Amino acid sequence: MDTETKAQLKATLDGYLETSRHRKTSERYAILDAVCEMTGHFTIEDLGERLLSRNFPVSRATLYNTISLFIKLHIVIRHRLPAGTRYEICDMENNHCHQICNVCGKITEIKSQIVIDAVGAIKLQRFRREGFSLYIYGICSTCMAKNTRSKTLMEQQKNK
Amino acid sequence: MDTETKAQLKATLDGYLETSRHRKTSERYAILDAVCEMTGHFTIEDLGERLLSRNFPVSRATLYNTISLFIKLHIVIRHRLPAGTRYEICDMENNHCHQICNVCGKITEIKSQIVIDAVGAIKLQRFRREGFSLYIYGICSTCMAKNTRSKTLMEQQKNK
DNA sequence: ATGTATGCAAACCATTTGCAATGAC
DNA sequence: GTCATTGCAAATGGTTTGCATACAT
Repeated sequence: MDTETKAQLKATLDGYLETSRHRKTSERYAILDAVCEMTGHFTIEDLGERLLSRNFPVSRATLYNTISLFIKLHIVIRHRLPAGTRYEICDMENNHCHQICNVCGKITEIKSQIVIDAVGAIKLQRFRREGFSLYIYGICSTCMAKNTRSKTLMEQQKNK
Repeated sequence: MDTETKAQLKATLDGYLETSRHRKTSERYAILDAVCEMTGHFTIEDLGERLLSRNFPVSRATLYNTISLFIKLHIVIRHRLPAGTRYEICDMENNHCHQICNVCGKITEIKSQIVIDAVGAIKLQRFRREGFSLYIYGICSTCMAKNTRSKTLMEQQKNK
């Protein structure tokens, strides 16, 4: 992530903590740093491990509290996927398109201005939008080639 | 649900159980009936209660097993929403658009041909689509009116 | 008769909570 | 000094599992 974006996120956090009179703890800033280092989707565990490797261990309770705060501040977004909960840094528009394989669970991020425009064109009655998530489900080529008797993601997870 | 759709779903289940040589248990058909009676989103608990009220109690283990089977057969779809896991009968196209309030969690189903077309227009490399889910997040008018200091959904859940 | 499906209770795992100790203000 | 925040360990809640029993074939 570029320095400017990082500075913006830090400013968002600073601003919130100041105006809401909450405390500027080292944990909150360390977690923000770690979040900025993550690329793509990550779990709470990933985040904890990253912090540990930077010699700044943080308890799970604090990780959950802080990530919830970041969600409120639109610093990160939460995805509840078939494979479990994943977090991701919010991009500017807050719009996320994903392609998900029902067999192996592989997730590919998609950029589509057509969809962004189409969703923007939907008329919503008395509703202030804050963003959207699109998940396209199907089967990726790798799994299509491998599995003649295709196992579902569900069954795979069961067997692991 | 109309009788014809119901018969189709039953035929899907019959066909699968016969060809895969699995058993046609009364539980599986009772659960299918109950699923057909549900309108909109429902939880596993909703389903269990519905069956109980019809004097056909089914264990949670069987409910989970059977709903997983139904997902595999595309009889139902699973949504993992901020408020928890919800199930829904699969419609023909398997495409689902939802508007979700970040404050109260209220979910409104949306029909949008524009979005269906737009998602259909996305070029995916080597990927066989099976359907999509779209979630538009924001704040509904009721919550906008109520909350000047708007509580997040997260905080509300915490406080209950 | 065979072995799959069910029910029960225990196990599991991610997330949340209660409470004492810490530390930002 | 005050009270929000943290860490820890226990609790929670939804989902899964192991195993003995029931039952569809």
